Amino acid sequence: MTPKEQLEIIRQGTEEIISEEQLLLKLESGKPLRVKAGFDPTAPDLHLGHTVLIRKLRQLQRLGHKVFFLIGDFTGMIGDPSGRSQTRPPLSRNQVLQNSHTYQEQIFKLLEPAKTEVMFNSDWLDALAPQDIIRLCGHYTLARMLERNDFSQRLRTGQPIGIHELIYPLLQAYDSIYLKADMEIGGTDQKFNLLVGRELQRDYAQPPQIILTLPLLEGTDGKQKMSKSLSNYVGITEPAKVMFAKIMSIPDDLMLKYYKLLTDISPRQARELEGDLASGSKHPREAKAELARRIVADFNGWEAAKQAAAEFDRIHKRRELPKEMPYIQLSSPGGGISLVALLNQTGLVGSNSQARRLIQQGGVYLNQTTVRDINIKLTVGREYIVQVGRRIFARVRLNVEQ
RNA sequence: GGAGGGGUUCCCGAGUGGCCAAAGGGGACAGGCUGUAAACCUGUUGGCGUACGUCUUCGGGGGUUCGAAUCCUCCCCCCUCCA
Repeated sequence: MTPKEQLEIIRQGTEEIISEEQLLLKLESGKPLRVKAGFDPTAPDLHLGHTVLIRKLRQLQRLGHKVFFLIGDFTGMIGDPSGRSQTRPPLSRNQVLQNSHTYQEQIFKLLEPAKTEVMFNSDWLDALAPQDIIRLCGHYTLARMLERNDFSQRLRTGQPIGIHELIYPLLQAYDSIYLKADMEIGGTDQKFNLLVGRELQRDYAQPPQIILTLPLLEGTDGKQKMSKSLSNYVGITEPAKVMFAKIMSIPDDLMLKYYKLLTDISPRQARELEGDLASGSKHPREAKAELARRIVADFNGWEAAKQAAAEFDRIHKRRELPKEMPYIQLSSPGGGISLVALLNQTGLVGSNSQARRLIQQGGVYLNQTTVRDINIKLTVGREYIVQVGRRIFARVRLNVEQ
């Protein structure tokens, strides 16, 4: 593959590359690039938002480059100052190792272990003496540091900025120097830090790293950045069925972005799809189902993806019962039990009141028929199919209480 | 060290003695419409009781009062300004 062709592939889905000319030169040298990406030592629960970056790493890996998966266990003590995050308590060595294991389990669903080097920046940052750190700080100025958006903003609005926070970008830059990185990848919010790396490398007589930024991925709500705390995320360890359903629930407008960032379709295919959707020759639902299948298959294989798709159609399109549903046994006095009590006791619903409300709203189905009567009683010795809303199902067996 | 502002139900936020289980918004859930998409419309959103009702809830403790989220008091926590 020619360097130009490689560049074409690398460019897909990126927000910005600084600079493409330099990247091309590096590619033309024929040497594998040393590609670095840093990750927080906490939060080892990865979701699709993280995989945008990981997929880009995989792509580079497949092009023959060397990937450094850097766990920022030292810098994690500071916490990246972007946003309001505060200084975090340092994690124990054990915790860090444990988190890294969880990371590896997850990233190696995508990356090739043999071509990936997992590193911890405490390995070299711990060894820095105070004078080393001061020397490092001497390579940068306060004025330049305050150019960073969130710093200047916090300064202007009278919000505190810890001195240690100013050191964060410098340490991240030092990582690049230590690893002799040819390229560093991050989200758009990382741009400033990545650029500092470039400048410090120059000061340390190294060729500056190429910066590649990737757009942030919106979550299933289509509005905010995907994150666990906003519960709009799709976790990569979630069951295929859940993953599929979540992807189906994204707004249509987001589909193309997901295609570009989370699948391997070529720019040409993406353009075609866009055209087909616009002209109406491709039904959006079909396109989205295809997207969901592809993504699910990435983590669970094609067979699981196909099943998840079939299950989804069964429940949502044809409104049939799922193939498998939890089987619950419940004991009650011989006289039977009210549906309200059953819903509560089986845990299908949080409280009696909630059960009552749901029934009143027509959200509870018994043996596939909507229940309207709040007082309905169920007789002992039978089995019922209970459905709450569109997605909670259970087969409940009612036994006589001894 | 000094001055001031604040902690309310999942979140934001109104409420300054009874009409408050507590406005409004967000989110969530259910129903409608659909392609379970989004958007939109309707409803719900503390527990127990079918309901009139009742119990617990407004940072924590104590108190005033027939009655407190609202008043007093002590304590804890957060924020801003000055030094």
